[in-house]
Amino acid sequence: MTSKHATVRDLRRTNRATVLSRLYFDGPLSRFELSGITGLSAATVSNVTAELVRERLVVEAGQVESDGGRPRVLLRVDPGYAMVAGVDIGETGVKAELFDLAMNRLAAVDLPLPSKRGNSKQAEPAAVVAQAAAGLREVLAGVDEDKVLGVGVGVPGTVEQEPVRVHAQTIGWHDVPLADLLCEAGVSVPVFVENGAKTQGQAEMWFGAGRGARHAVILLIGSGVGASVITDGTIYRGSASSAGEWGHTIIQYGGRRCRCGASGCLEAYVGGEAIVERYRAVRRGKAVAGADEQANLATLLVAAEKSKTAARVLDEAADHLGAGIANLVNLFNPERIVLGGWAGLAIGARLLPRITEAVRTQALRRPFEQLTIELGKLGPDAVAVGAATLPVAALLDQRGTR
Amino acid sequence: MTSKHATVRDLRRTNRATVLSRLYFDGPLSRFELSGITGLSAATVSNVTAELVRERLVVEAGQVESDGGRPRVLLRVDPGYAMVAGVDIGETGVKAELFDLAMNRLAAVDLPLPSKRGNSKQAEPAAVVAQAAAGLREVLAGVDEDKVLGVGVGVPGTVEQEPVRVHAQTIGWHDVPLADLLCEAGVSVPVFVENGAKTQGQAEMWFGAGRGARHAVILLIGSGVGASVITDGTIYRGSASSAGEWGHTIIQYGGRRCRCGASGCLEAYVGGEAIVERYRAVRRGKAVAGADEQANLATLLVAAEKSKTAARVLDEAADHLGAGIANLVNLFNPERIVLGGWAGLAIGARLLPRITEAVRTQALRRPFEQLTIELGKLGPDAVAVGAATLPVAALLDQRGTR
DNA sequence: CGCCTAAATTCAAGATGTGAACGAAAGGGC
DNA sequence: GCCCTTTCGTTCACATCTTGAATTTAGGCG
Repeated sequence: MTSKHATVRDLRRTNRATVLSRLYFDGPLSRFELSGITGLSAATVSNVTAELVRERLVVEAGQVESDGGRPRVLLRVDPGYAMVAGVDIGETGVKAELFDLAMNRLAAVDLPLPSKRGNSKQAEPAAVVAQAAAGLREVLAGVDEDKVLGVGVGVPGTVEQEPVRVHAQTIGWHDVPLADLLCEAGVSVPVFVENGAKTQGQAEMWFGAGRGARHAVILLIGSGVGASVITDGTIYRGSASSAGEWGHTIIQYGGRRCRCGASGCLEAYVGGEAIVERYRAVRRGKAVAGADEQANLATLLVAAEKSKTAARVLDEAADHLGAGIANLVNLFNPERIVLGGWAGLAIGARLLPRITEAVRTQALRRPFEQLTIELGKLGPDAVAVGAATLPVAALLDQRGTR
Repeated sequence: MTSKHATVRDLRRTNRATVLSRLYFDGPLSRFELSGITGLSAATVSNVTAELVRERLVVEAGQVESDGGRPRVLLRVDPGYAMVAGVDIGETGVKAELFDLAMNRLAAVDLPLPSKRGNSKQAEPAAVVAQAAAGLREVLAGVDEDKVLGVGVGVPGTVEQEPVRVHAQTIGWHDVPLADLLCEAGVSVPVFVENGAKTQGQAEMWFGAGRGARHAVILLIGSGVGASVITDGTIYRGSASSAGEWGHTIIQYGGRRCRCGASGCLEAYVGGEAIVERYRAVRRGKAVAGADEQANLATLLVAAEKSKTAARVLDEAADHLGAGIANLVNLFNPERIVLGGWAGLAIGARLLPRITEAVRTQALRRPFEQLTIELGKLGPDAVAVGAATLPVAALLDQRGTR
């Protein structure tokens, strides 16, 4: 309803949440600094922090002398207060990781998915759920469940919330109640599910190349292509959480067929799978036979040093990517664009200047000037890290609402 | 800074603002109904409305008997409390209108701009400012200025706020301090400036085809192409207010040259000017000589009844428009898309089914199913109406902050 | 005229943020 | 060693706000 505040108690919740968030993101801070940053009076900060300390969520962390006067006592969120798990469901495998509140990795496990290449559907929900539950059991082995805030899951498809329903047109998932399925498979901590591009985006925003930006777009270029749009600090979801499907925007009307059914989608030009495919087609089968796309793309990148054909394929991909990014620039006017995903990172490492130049020529001048384009800092684990931030996010803005 | 509430006084402001907004948008309401809608207690509603009535912003508006008990007294914002002006700066003319608070049109005037077709720049800022000021003088003649809340101006370019700077790549405006210029030209009421597509969008959201939607995109297809993206009820501006430049997104990589300098922009395929141009090219000069684009497009639409060539040009435009809309659907996942602008309304009246079908085949299935596509309800005056809503919007959320 | 119902207002209670006063913890000068 | 200064943190009286309950108001109906 009028979700905003009405009662004087909501005020307290809001203030608790902002203090807690500030402490979480801006590291150890003294009460004095908190007062300046949050705009709250010193009295209120004292009040709120006392509560948080009493609940053991926040702990003292040393002192800082302040020329002459009483030293400031630093406060920070206790990393050991709780743990969170993150699961990255990819098209070929499942990754499960365990973190403390400060996102230090405590455990990790990688499980393959049965590849039924013969079968049209790549991964049955049941098989995926089984592997995810197995992975979680492994990283949570010997851990007190009361200490686990929850588990976040990043999936390659759009996720509707309340109730959680996963749709992934490209791998044949429709209306999959993933959270419920995981519960039934024995996962007994709270489950949060979100699109993988969005979890990766949150990870880069919180800890990676997106830090400090209020408007940004984090790109996920793997086999497929996705994006996470951050508007004024929060992930944009649209009316049914499926916003940000950048990979299936059309940049070449009537162009190459895409696995989504339409023609000329960006994904058909710049997705890792598409690029490798393209190289294969251009060379008429004379190359890259292996099944591992990541290895194939690496081979292609090396080949481009000498082969003009290979270089041309990559340049073409970079130019099309530039067009796709230019569209984002014109539509969203972000201050930063971050290139992530295994294919994005691989291509970007070598071709970022060309990509940037392609954006410059195809975007409007003004918004381009207000933009920086960077590579992701968290590598391919970002999806799992971001998934694990979901329970943390819930903690940060619910603290007090419970 | 932490713009959100901190003190218990801000709470009052917020509640005043929500009550006032509710009264403004949802017409006459009783205190009892207000209590239900806003979630506030009856006591608070009584309190807040008493204040608003005392300030003459809200007045009683009749009664409604409620089976048996004390009848409810209806309250509404007093349309006569103040007036607002709206100016629509187009590429060929300036429109100025005066409204009361309920957006009843009290006066209107249309002034042409000196067309320097020979000159490369279409409209010097100075000439535009002079005409706008003249128009305002005319509609404000004999009006008590204290009663005028302010004037909103819709311009065909992006508008950076604080300080106001207008950039319009297509008509050669760079860094134009329009608000200041209007002040210097003798406009003595508060001036608000915003992109025309955005003001049109706000008008359709408040009073037209967008009512009730929280996520929507309002398209403005005139000579050029623009859009206003509404995310969760508010216009999306991006980091420097230039978000929503949909017309210059690329849908045909390497395609037709656009006046913005890039190739394959949507505007080069579906803008009113582009369509007429296209028809002229296809017929090799055999047609449409007049200078008035609107008349030319009308002619084309009639010709399409019989001429296959004309029909083909229009169908092609509709299909490309479908691709452009599909991109919006995939990126923003809106619940509604509204087609506006003189060209959009003209084409849509005849081709909406074809456009919708084109969207269906090119967008992802799920977000398409959650979408409706409609024509704008306010006609070509929407830009001016929306401009006039800017001071009203300021009133609605500042009431109490002042 | 009195009774009944429902809306609107009043009132006391509970919760919160704030500024000012107060207390605490250092360093520096003598 | 003592006192002063500086700066951070806490306490407390106060003003403001929302709320639920009690009370008042305004009509309909018998």
